[in-house]
Amino acid sequence: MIQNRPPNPPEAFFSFESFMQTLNLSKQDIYQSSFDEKQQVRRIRKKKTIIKNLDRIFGSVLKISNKKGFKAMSMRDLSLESGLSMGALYNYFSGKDDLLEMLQHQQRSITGKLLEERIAAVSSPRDKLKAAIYTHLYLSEALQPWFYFSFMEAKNLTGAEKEKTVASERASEKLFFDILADGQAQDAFHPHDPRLGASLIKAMLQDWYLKRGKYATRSVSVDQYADYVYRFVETFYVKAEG
Amino acid sequence: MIQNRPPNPPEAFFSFESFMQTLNLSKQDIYQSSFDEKQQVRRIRKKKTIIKNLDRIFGSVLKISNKKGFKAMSMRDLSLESGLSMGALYNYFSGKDDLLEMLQHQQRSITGKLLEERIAAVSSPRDKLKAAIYTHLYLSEALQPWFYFSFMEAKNLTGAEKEKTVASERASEKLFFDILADGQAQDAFHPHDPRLGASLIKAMLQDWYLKRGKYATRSVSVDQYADYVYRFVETFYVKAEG
DNA sequence: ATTCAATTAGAACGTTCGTTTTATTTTTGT
DNA sequence: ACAAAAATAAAACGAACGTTCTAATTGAAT
Repeated sequence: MIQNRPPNPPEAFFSFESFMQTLNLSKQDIYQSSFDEKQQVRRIRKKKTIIKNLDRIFGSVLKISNKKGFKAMSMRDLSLESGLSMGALYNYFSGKDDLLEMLQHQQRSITGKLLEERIAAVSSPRDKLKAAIYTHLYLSEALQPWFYFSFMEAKNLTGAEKEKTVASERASEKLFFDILADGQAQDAFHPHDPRLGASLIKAMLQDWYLKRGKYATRSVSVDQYADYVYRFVETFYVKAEG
Repeated sequence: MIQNRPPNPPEAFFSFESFMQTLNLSKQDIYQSSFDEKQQVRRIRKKKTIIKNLDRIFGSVLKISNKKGFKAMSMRDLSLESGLSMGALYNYFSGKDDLLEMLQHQQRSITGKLLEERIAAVSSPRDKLKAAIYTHLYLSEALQPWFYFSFMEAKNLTGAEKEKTVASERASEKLFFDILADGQAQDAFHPHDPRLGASLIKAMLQDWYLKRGKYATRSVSVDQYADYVYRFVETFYVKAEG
């Protein structure tokens, strides 16, 4: 009987289906919180109405912007796609710039929270590496339009919001850096430069949401992709057990 | 004396500096050819003037667009940055859409030509893989603003031009696919799926020009990056010699 | 049935945009 | 120095944009 081993990561870590079952809840919470923070506008009082319409608005913005760009999307486009009148739309944001910031903020909140939670749940460098890769891919699969939008429209941000995006990007790269560096410190990983390693891993994860259509055409599932990426990374970094 | 071995790749293949020395010539040729094709407009007769001003225009477009996006760049912005009046500008392209297409066409021509040339110059799968990785990185380093622009503004294209971009993207991925597949057929590479392999390699190469600023901040040279990527890929695919 | 919450269609505003045009001036090659 | 080539500054055009506003209408909860 195997007894004094650290517990294996739970099943949900390495299957997109079970990952999704543990996720669903938190989406609405964040919608609402992001709106509560802006009590300046707040012409809408019912929570249910807020969530329903924010969902319609965000969905429409992502659909239009990810086709032809946020700058090329007019408010008239958005009104048509969302089915809301111009007057109604401006009850939920103060302007086009505000809309952009809300979407970026949304994506940062959800991603940052979930990623750190799930990596903290495992202990060995190897498990952390695997959990980080899988979780990142699952997140970007579940929220692909958000991820794509955030990347492509980041250049339209200004000032404080731009800095937040850069900081968030750095933080998620540091997460991989720390895993690689810890693994080397524990003699579990080969001594390749962890700085460049973290960059390359992120580059491969990024491709999943930037080229989502390509992988869909080829019928590559997120689990297949995750498995391939992890084995690729493992071969280079993780020392053979024994 | 080693005699019956295939020749090693020339020095210029694996040093950015020597790569640049063999490159310089062809840039002006393509500028001019891209303008000759549009004999509809052709209010400018002197080749020297054409090349000089196209260079100014393209440089200015890339500078502005890569900061705030092509859609956000106004023709008045372009006039100011390039130092050319509105009237002068419209002697070199028929409109803003045309300008976008010229830049995309430019990048495709240079890249496609050079990449195929240099890979055909070596023979073994291992050498081809290395040559493809290095050449792609060197090209995207030399033409970073072009590469970045092409990727970020591809969604603004329509119809035939959009298809050309997709086709070019597919062709350059197939190039890596063929190298991996050939390597496996010759029993020189491990039997990992070459389709996904080609995608991941391209993802890592793409990061170099999409995040150019990050690597500059960290003082990572293109040669360091190329070396790291190649060793990463080599570990996973290339069988040990012997 | 009444009240408050929320949405509607559409006009209207000031701005900015891409593009064209003008008459004049500068640059270039010989 | 002369003639052709090219660039100039500035105005003007209609179209599209983000945003605001109005008066009338719908929806939902008590």
